[in-house]
Parts: sequence; C-alpha cells; structure tokens
Amino acid sequence: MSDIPKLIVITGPTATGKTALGVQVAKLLDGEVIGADSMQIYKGMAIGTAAPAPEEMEGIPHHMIGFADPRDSYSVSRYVEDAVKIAEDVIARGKVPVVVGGTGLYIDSLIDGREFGGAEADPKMRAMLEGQYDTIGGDAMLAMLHSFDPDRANKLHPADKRRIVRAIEVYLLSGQTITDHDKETQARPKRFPALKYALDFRDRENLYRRIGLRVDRMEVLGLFDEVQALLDAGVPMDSTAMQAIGYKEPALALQGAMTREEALDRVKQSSRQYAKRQLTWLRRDPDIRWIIWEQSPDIPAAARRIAGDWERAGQNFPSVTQSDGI
RNA sequence: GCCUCUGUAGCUCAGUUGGUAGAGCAGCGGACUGAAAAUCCGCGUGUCGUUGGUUCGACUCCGACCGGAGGCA
Repeated sequence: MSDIPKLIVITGPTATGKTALGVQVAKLLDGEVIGADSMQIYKGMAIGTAAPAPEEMEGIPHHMIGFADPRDSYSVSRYVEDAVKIAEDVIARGKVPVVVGGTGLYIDSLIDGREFGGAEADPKMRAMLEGQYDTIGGDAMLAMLHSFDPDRANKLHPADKRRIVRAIEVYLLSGQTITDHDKETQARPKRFPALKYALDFRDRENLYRRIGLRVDRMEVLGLFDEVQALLDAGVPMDSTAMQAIGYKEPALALQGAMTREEALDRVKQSSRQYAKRQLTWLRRDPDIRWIIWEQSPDIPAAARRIAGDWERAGQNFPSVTQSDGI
C-alpha cells in the first residue's frame, strides 16, 4: 500500500462543520489546526469567513488564520510556502497537523508537493496582458499561447481570460511553460501523505438551509460593521480580500448600491453556488473519504472515527516497512 | 359599473403580417496548478390564465370567464 499519513485533512463545502470537527480531532490526537482557507487567511475578516473564534478553538493552536493584511493579496504560492513550514514544524514537535478548510487548490497544493518557486506574479505584466486580451481577443491570445505551449492552449476556452493570461505570464516570467511546470509537480511524490475527509449533507436542501442560517447569524454578529471597518482601513474594492463572498455584497450595500437585505440574499445565493463548486472540486478526488450528515453534523462520532482511522494507519507502520523489504 | 393595458420556463420578460416558443437570472452538471470565496464552460417541454369559436392549422384572430395593473365614474 502507500505511505503512512503525516497529516489529516478535513474539508468540504461551507457550513458543513469543518471547524468544529477539526478542533475535536485535534483534541483527540494531540494535534494542531492548520487553516486551508483563502479568505480566513486575512486579518479582520473573522465574521464573514466564519473563522473560528478563540473560544471555539478550545485551546488548540490554530495556524494560517487571520494573519495576512487584507490590503495585500495573498496567493496559493505564499500559502504553500508558509503552510509547509508550519506543518513540518508541527510534525517535528510530535503533534498531528489537522488541515481544515474549504479551499481545494490550497489543500492540494500543500499536500501534493507543488512548488511555485521561480517568478513572482508581476502586476504590471498581468495588466499588460489583460489589456492585450481586451484589444486582440481571446482567440488571438490563445494563438499566441499556442506558439510556445500548444498543449495548454488546446485545453483553454477563448473566454477563459484568467487562465490564458496566466499561462502566458508564467512563461514570460519564468521561461517555463505552465504545461511543463504542471508535469514536473505531478511527477513529484506527495509532500504529505494524508488522511483526507470531506463533509457533506445527504440532501442538498439541508446544506442550503444551514448556509442561510449561517449568513443570518453573521449579520447578527456584526458583518456590516466588519466590512465597514475594512473599507475604513483602506482595503480596496478590487482587492482579493474584498472579492470574498460576504464582503463584496455588504460593501456595495454600505455604498448605497443595494439594501442590506438584498446584500444578505446575495451572500446566501453566492454561498450556495460556491458550495456547489467546492463539491465539484472534491468529487474528483478518489482519496477522499466522505462523511455524510443526515440532518445535522454529529461531530463527536466523526471525530472518533477519524481518530480511529489515524491510529490504525499509524500501527501499520512496522508491518508496512517489513513487507516493503528493507 | 365602464374603458385601457396585462396574464408565455422557478423569477423578469421576448415572440416579426396565424405554421405548437426563446433570452437573462435562478437551478443542475463540469473544469480548475503563482488572484481560487476567484475565473471559465455546458444543459431550456413549458396545460403559452381557463374555456368556447374562426381556421387545414392559434401563443398569435374573435367571444366569454377568471386573476393582476391603471384610468373614468
């Protein structure tokens, strides 16, 4: 079989109980939580991202949550850089890293061993390429990409501005095509063999109901004040942080472009659509073990199951090395 | 009470001079490697309010009825 797991991943769409489960698993296994959420990364965005409050952490150390300046933009590459160090440190201290979050790209990049070293993203070049896309069009840009990276060009749709621009940008900055980069990282052994779990509800309507309730709760907790504080702090509307669901809509309401109620309805709707996208991402991962809630989450039972799986996986250690022969 | 307008997909609406209908949004599915809570792609049968009639044939014309909006009294 495969390697001994070095960390546990708890993922799934929004509002399925990841945060609570992560803490309970960490308590059972003497672990520490490492966030894997592209928006909980930022400071001052606890309410709208449903980041764990101090009392919810129950004394378990949490990393990679609420530390980045929302005026800067964080990225997968920085996440991998930072999270790898933390995970290695947790392991070195004999604790179990419990990666908790809903950003599939971050999780995959962290555990699969992707490296993004080479060239930093360059805003000027990106702006230049975007302008070019707008003037010459997607087909022409794809043709340009095709001249040095035909594989990638064939995979992209002309309307996919984001990926076309990025593919060209990566090549211009690093001298390596994105196709080669992908091949290289795919060939690499996993950085952290993991026990992966994803949470979901049997019926979609239960998930959607929970999302609605959660958004209403955010409002009560002071979502609009939180968003106002970010605006007051000078976080630009087009920043990555302000693109978060639960922020861009309230920001518009605060500027008078819609009512607060409309904003909350939009937050709910966008959250539902986001949850669907998360499921699409997770469904293709054959390593994921699904934990399906019937009506509401049974956190203690799930935590026990995961802890049991972890201990069993660890006990394989001697026999596995023996059967592998030397 | 009379007059005018209106009733088409879950919602907002298109629908040329009669040949049984199509957009946006929602929903569902998919993609996704340096912005990822982002970004992109695909999927449209519905008693055309009901009921009579005209017609070879009606969402489309005529009548009645039911529901909505406005106006005059």
